[in-house]
Amino acid sequence: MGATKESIMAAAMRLFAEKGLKLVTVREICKAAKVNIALVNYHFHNKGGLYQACIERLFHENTGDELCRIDAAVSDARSWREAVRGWIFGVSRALRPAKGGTSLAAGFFRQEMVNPSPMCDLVRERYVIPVRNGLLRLIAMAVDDFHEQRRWVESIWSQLCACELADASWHPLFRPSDVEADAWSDSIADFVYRQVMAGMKYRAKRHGR
Amino acid sequence: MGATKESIMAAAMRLFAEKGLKLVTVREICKAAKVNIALVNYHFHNKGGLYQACIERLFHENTGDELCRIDAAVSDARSWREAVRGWIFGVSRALRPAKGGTSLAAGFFRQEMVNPSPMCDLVRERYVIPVRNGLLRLIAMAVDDFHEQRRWVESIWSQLCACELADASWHPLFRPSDVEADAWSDSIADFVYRQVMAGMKYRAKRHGR
DNA sequence: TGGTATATTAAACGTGTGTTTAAAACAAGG
DNA sequence: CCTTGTTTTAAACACACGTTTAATATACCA
Repeated sequence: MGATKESIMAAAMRLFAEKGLKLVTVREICKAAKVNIALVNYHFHNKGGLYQACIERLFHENTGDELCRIDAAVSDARSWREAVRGWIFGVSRALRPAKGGTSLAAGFFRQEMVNPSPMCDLVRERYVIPVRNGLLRLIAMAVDDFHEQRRWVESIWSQLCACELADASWHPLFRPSDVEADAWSDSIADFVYRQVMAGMKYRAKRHGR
Repeated sequence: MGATKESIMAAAMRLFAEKGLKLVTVREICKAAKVNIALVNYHFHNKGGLYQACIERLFHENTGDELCRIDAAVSDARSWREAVRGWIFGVSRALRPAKGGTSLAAGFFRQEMVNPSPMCDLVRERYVIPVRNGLLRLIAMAVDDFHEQRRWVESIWSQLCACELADASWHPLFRPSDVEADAWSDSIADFVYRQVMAGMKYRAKRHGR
């Protein structure tokens, strides 16, 4: 892919993840990419096309890998407990910022949650629903009642997403100042895992794979 | 308050809660309020002034009451368990839409969480932090370790907020279609309550009032 | 009733938006 | 070298934004 096209996408990914489709301007993107304003329309047809390209890259290249890694962790697990733990930590890590920065996937997801764009359905169908269904299948091995299954999925999901789905200015409120962000996310994930195990009372049978 | 000023605020509250400060236009508000465009600036100085007026009304008139009701439920509780239950259901109900519509408080909160406005600090200090501190005090009665307290607060808070903080288009994913929204929220709140009780192993002593 | 402050109106202002245009710069092959 | 196709540029387009203006309508009291 051309160098300018690439630098436009890089700038756009960062800005869209931070502010969402509508609150980012084409001029802002081009300024960050050090590129002429007309090039967005030349390379991506229009602003929406650039956003769509960002979403697709995010899933096919980045988040797709994360998704597979979660599936792998669940499949390779030698017990139900290990599978649940794999799912929880997989999702938690996928939502986390890479290194002192901010997570692109979490940023897009956050914006689509609150102010959905035309791409929102694609995010739901191709990313959110498959990941959540993976957990639902696991929970269904230990819980019979369907509503109870749904409650567990909601419980786990919401606890893992909550902090990462808020703007950075909220983080001081959500996590202690004397703990590294990464360590805190791990401790949350572990907390959720123990919560599930306590709630289930280890009633699930070991399941082969 | 004048009739037109009132109708402007009513329309603005609804729209701001739905789309946030920046994505709502003055023309849009005035059209919904059936009022001339210039009147927003006449009555509220500018768009930001109108937004501020909405935030202040939301807290002083609506949410202030909800806040007091939560405090009352906690204070009147005859046991720690009852206090925790009162807090959980109080917050859950405060975030819920009134009647087939959408919750104004949850809408503003959602928008401020993802795309903070200049009013965000006020929302945090005057509403979010006091409510959360109420829970933190309760948890501290049963848990010694400070980080463990924080994890519990996060756990409870995130589960109660999660569904209400997403755009309506996400709701079908988050709650079963064969259950009333209100009943589902109640069952979530009860689920969270039982989760806390199981996790605490009822170790908290009864606390007088 | 007349006068004054308040409330409302239509129209315009300046600015920023996404997008288009037509010309220029560039790359590569015959 | 010239030609052909692609990429980049500066400038402008039409439109929507928040806000202002100056004129008009309304309310209220002396």
